[in-house]
Amino acid sequence: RRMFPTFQVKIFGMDPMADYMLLMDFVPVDDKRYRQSPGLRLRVPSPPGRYAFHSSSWLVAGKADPATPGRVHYHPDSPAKGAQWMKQIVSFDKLKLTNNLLDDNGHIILNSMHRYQPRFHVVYVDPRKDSEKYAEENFKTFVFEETRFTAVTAYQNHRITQLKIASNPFAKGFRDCDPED
Amino acid sequence: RRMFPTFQVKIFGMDPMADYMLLMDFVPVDDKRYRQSPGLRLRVPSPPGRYAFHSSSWLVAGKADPATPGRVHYHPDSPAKGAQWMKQIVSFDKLKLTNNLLDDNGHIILNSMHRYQPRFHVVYVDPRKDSEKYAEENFKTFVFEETRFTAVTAYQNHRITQLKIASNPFAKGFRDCDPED
DNA sequence: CCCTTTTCACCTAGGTGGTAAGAT
DNA sequence: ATCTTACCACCTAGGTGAAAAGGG
Repeated sequence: RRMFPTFQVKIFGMDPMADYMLLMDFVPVDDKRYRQSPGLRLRVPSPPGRYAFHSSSWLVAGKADPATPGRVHYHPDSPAKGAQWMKQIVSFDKLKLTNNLLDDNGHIILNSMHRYQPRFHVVYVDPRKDSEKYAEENFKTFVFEETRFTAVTAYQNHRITQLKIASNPFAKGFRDCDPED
Repeated sequence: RRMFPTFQVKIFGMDPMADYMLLMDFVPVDDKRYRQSPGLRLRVPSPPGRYAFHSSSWLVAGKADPATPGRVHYHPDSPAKGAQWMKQIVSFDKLKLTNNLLDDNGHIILNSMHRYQPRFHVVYVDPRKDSEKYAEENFKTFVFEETRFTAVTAYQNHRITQLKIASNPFAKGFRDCDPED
């Protein structure tokens, strides 16, 4: 599924006439696997056997599962001129996440119940013939720690669910109050 | 609205490594305005005052209206390498037509009840600094006379309506028979 | 018990011709 | 009488969380 909220950046300082590729990838924050904290779960009235999913914190459940294929997502407008990228906010809203190791849609593969750090990369398309030699200097990575998250197959916290219902237009069918709240 | 059926071309003979822009425009076939032929109209049972729109031929109704702004539609993948364009059929399915002279969506403006000839243009993106000098030779136009049509605001021929209902996926709601027919 | 998968109603977004009302 | 406009139900295409079913 799509990552939501969407990763968005405002870019400054590019050469307006040069070509750039913009891409994202995801690296593990640690080598741990997480699980719900049953003791802190906020139970809601529900039929027996129904899953409550209202825990409010994470517990370490052991060592991380084997790493997933380290895929990369190119912004679909790549390559484009610096002027184009800087003109407005760049939005990675087409980026999709999956836990399916056999995925062949080119989606980013993550382990559920693991923590990830999104990374944003800018690659300058070097017009020189021997551009491979300059790969290192033509490449810049940006990390925003506030974008870290735990991958899940089902929401573990009711406030996250409510936040997404309130802010994602496609979830409008589940709203029962003003999205401004 | 979109032009349907869509103008599609298969391209051969480009330089696979060179950049090209692909575009379309529309030129009047003649300087005439057309109208329905009441004598040949195939009336269907309908309440009095309801419009029948089943004429089977066109009559000249006089001289053409003033020409519309001669807009151009660039294929949204432009510019792209020759290899990319030749890889598969190029489809102009995003091209939209309007009769609104004040249109500011960049759509192609046509006069209703006038005949038009779609044209397809290929522009080689010349990497030389003085490329303007070679504009003439870097430009090639293709005309397929079988794609001529009369612009309308409402269909004038029931067989056209049926053909579109049968072949356009978005008109599936009006189908009452097999689209294969 | 805890997590994952599948299916579903309900949305967004936008492309159809039908139809009634409007314009000339 | 002829053509145009505005609106509509009905599609395509695909993104939501809920809920039920499945798995270890």
